[in-house]
Amino acid sequence: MNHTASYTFRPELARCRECGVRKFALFNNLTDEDFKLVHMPVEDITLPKRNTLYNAGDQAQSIYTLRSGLIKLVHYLPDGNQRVVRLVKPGGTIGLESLVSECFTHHAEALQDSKLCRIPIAVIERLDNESPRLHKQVLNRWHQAVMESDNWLTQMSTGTARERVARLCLFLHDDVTESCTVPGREDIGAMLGITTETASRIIADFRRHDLLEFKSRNVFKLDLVGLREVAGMDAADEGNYAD
Amino acid sequence: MNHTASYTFRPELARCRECGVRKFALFNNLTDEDFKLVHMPVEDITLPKRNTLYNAGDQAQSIYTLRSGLIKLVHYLPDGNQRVVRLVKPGGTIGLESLVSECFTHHAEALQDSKLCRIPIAVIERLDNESPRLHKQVLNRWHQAVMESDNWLTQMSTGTARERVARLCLFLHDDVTESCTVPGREDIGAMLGITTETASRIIADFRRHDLLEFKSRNVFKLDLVGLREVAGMDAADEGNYAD
DNA sequence: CGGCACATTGACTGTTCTCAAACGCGGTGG
DNA sequence: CCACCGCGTTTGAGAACAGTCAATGTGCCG
Repeated sequence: MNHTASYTFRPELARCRECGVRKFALFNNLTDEDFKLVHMPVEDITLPKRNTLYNAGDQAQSIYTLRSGLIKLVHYLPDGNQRVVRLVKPGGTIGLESLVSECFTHHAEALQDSKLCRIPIAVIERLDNESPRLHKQVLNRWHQAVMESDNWLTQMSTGTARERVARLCLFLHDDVTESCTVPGREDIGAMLGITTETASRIIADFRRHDLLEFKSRNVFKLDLVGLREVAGMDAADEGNYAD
Repeated sequence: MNHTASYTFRPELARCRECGVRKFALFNNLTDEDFKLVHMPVEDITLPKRNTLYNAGDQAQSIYTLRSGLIKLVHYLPDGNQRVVRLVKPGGTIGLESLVSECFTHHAEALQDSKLCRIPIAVIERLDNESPRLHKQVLNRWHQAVMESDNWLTQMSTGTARERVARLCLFLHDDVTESCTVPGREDIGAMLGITTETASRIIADFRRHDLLEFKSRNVFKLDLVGLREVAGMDAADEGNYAD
């Protein structure tokens, strides 16, 4: 594994307390008492774009919380092609299977420069037993993983290629920067179950129709209303975009 | 909900111990001691084909173990169409979300006459706290749900319609009876993300190529080797068979 | 500047969808 | 018992869509 680029050990309580994504993350609702049970280091990981967090089959001994960036979880097909099974956004939990399995079931790789916390499973198991709050959170995270898989299926593998690309753009849209950074065409293909050429053509077409406005390489400003319409999520009855 | 067709209460220990699917099911590895903690009835449910177990949004207060039959979990799309998100086979667990959520996230419906056990969440929560075996099983079941979702995506929503139908037939194949009971074409479409006409055409075509041998309405004997080849599961030559 | 990786475009082929019509089976009523 | 109906399935023809192969374009880096 090649994510040992940089890491530091840290006093858990203070650093977790001030973590920006804490309120969305696994340690969400832990009390200071809970943190006192953490007697192993939670490690900071920096994972540059295109680097692998783990491979399918790797020994699974940690759970990861994504603090920034974007991670793809991949299944390899018998023909050697890959299929992206779901994306994890900041606040998401990666590698829950460590709790029940010897090894990881996906290949996990950064689509953007990412920062994560690696939490040894011993920490989780301890807290799982002694903190009902974490225990609940763990179940919650599993639930979230299933829901996200299901949504990924209905959003990214259903309907025409056009609809799928539109949904992916909306999925990747960052409300803060009001822009959308799309992955390489190869990755888009693996996410949507289409070819790179089709992905490319549709994006070019969206640009011609001003649904995407070029800002810089692979970064676009979205016409949210227009794209929602293409995606078949009719703007009319969704009604939470205006202000 | 319309599955109150027939049910009986029962002495948990004895009946679970002798249950045919027990070794694949949630209560898999419970000891007699564990069963003594079960102070609420586990209910037997008979759910005839096409009947609904629960709807998305229904209050979630039980978990179900499927003892026989076949259940589809469905997401409704904004356009009113449905998409089958995964199938549950005997031994599988349905409605785990009850543990963490107020209401169900899927629509669950029988594709074949089915029998289930309904386990109140209070039972699970009690055991989850007091039996490390069940606790582990619950996590295992979540893991299984995620893996099955991921497999569903890569198997049933990837590749050509032909490949998908072949994979579905193999998925539904019953090794004991050496046959395969396929659902209506509508359901096949909702599972594979294709139209009913395409599903119908491909099945007709498989029959012409002796990949499916008609036994009775919607029941076929499979040419396992041939279908595996069509499904792209054999590393061998990506089958173009002329006739 | 050339080379490389990736993205775009074009022309063509093959697949899947759409709309519409015919078929076949099981059930009902004459 | 047979005629008829309803419903899901099958089939057909044409259009829309996506995949393939190949060429070209573009930006980045040494």
